[in-house]
Amino acid sequence: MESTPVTPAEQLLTHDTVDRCARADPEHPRPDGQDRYTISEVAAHTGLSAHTLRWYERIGLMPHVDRSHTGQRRFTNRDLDWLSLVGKLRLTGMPVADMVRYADLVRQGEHTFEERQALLEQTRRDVLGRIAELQGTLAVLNYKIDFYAGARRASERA
Amino acid sequence: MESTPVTPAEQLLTHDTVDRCARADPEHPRPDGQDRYTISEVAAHTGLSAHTLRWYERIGLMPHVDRSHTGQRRFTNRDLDWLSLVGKLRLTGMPVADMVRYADLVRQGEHTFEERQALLEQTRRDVLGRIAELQGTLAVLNYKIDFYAGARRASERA
DNA sequence: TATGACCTTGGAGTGCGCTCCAGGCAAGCG
DNA sequence: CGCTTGCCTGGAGCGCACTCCAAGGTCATA
Repeated sequence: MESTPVTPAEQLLTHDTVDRCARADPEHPRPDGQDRYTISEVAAHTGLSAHTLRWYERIGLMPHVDRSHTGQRRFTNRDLDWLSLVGKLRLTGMPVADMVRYADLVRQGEHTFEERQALLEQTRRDVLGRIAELQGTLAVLNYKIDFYAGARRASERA
Repeated sequence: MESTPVTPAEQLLTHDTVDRCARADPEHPRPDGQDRYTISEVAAHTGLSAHTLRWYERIGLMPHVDRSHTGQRRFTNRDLDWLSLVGKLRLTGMPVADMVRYADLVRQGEHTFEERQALLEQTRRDVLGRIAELQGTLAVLNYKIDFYAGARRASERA
């Protein structure tokens, strides 16, 4: 991960500081400047369907995406960074409505830092709770798997 | 019906060995023998709605529940045990269809131990993967929360 | 015995997160 | 030029896991 001093790549992310963290593992297909991806390229890169990418834009989960002269979407490296963050938030189980809220806050600028932080802190609490839940289920799964394994070994010996 | 040695409480669970693990933390409202709960008692105890309990039965996720002479459901401690297991499996994120499959295997008897074990082992793999995913998201959340906290401290100093 | 809370059923409705469709435009190729 | 491929849009449809409704029967208390 990164500390406060920023790498040259990160400094290009002028849209909002919020985008930076996605640069933890950038690995963009093309260098900044030649970064104009079609929707199917982005779909392949992110694993999301083109449908889903269009839908994300419709519901306000993507900042409005550049268009070619004929109106086709052209995604940038920054869009990829944003989608990477969205992917992480999606993995947390955060509802799409909350991600949209977060996107709104980002659009509104730096005076929303506090609310953004609160939103992410709530999400972190949710994640920690979910991990604890899952670890509780592991205890049961382990117990029952052991039971079945033991019962099957016993019946083979019989 | 059972093979391996069990505690007295566990010996009452004649329906299937699979119910045992739920007895890890029994704490039933009433002792066995006086265990005839109405649907709303079970709803209060489990946190599931009465609607959901009826629906579970309809789709085959509950063994058929006892009825009073007038046709009202009367749940037993064993039903509570089963619901406790179902609750754990639900927390794992296992799809309801898979839980129904597991319930079918339980109904079919001991010759399905192998498949039950395989189902639970797959579930355990899923859970471990999910925990890893969530821990990955924690790294991002921590990074961004720290960023916002730092930015706000900096602006307060300014 | 009357009132009101609780229970029954089959089936319809809801909210979420996509997923797909129809109809049409635009670019590349033989 | 025609064909294929890829993209566009608004809106409909889907799968999941509930959630609720209507219409009626039952139970406990006064």
